Amino acid sequence: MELENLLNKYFGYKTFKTGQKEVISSLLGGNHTIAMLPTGTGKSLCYQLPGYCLDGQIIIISPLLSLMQDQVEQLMKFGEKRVIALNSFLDAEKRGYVLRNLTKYKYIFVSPEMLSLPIIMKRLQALSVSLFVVDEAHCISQWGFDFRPEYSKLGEYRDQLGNPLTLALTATATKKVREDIIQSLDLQNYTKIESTIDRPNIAFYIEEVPNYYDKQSRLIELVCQLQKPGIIYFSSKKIAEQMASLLADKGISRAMAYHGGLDQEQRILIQQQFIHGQLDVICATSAFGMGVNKENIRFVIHYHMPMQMESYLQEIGRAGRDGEKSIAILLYSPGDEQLPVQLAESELPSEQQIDWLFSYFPKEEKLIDHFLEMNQHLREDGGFSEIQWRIIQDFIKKPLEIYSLEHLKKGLKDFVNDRLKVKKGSIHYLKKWIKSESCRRELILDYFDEEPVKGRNQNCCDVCGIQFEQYHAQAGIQSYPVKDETWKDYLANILLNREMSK
DNA sequence: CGGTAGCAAGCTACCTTGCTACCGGTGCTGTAGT
Repeated sequence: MELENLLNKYFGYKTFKTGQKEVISSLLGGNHTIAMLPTGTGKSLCYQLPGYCLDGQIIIISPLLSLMQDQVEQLMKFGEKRVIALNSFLDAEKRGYVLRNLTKYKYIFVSPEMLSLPIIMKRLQALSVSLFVVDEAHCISQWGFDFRPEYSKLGEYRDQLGNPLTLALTATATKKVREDIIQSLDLQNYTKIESTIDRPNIAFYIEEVPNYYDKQSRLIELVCQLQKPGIIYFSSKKIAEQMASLLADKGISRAMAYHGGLDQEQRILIQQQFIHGQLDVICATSAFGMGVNKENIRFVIHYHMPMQMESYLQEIGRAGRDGEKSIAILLYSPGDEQLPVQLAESELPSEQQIDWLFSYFPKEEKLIDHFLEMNQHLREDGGFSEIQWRIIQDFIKKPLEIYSLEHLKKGLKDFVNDRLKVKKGSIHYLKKWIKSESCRRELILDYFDEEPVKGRNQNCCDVCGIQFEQYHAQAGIQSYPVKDETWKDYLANILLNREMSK
């Protein structure tokens, strides 16, 4: 049957969106495929449709539980009942049932962590997996080295499943990210399908403000002026909260904070309210965004700079999905890069911590494997965070060719230093981009190994020139009345306090 | 790095100033025993 007919039959669409057909054809031709498609172009269809052509199960690796639930619901909506999200939301009874009846399902969603559990893997190995999908595959590169190490083991898991046909999906992939994906998944041959990452309707605007106070007042000013809805990204939960209540209390906008510290219920509620237009502004940390499909976001402001260009691009890419004019604003004040550096450093164990820990290590090789598990108190005593501890545990489990304690210690330190170097490098690159005096868009395209676009659009970036007023809310269109006087009073207060504190 | 909470001293009678220590983002998970 023609692919278009299948599309119509199962999903009710007449035509494919850009890239979808290429990806599906590539897979049906038996090729491992890495697809870089812009957000909002229906990436999920790329594995949903092949389900109707391939025998056997489709396993989809998904980074977030909420994302899995969404996708399960989406498939159900299309009338597909053979769908399951195999995760910790299932209680013991249900999980038992699901595991005993896995063959009844066609689409199985799992987290990388789930795959690492032998019981789960054993059950999955009994299936005949026809397609292994890694959704949001840039997570391999972004998280696999430290934050979520199971992401770097997907190749192993894939091997245990008999190296099935594989699809990696992402919206953002530099050459480096692509290499990490290929290496981690251990793909020998593969087809690459890419489309440009450029989003011509999003203008770039970087503004340098002299200090903290000016940044705060400038942000308030911007939120007042700009056409909403919009997202403001922060690198601190507390500041996001503070700013959200400030904006809401002063009647500037209907704003809420969103971050990983909130419980699941609240997060879902806030996200839904924003999507349905009951909120104008989300003050968020990097926790917000994956799986948020809102068409009409008009601005994304960065109050703090992100840790890497890939994250930045993903975050601003949530604006203007409807193709309408949107703006990405980054507020920079001198020294801002210190916060991400600090975050990067605190994630990894320090040299001192490593030295301290190794002084407790047994000298005998065969004792080392379970040493850390047996001595959990060392984690607390040495002040290791959960992530630091896991990085160490993970490193120690790696087989070394020649064993010696010194060897292991040096290896670990080298690993940590390498990671830190990479992370600092990314932060440095972003700073360079902020400080640069060439076209913002051109530099980003260059970073992603793309040719610069010909024929610059009218509103490109602050360097090329931009008509800022075009992004202002127009009278009458504003979804929520802005009390002009209130914020001016507030601004005056901030400035007054500042004068007094001098 | 740069902000801030918390405390103690300083100055004057209830508030200001100064120091220090600490914090800052992303998420998944079988499992123990009463």
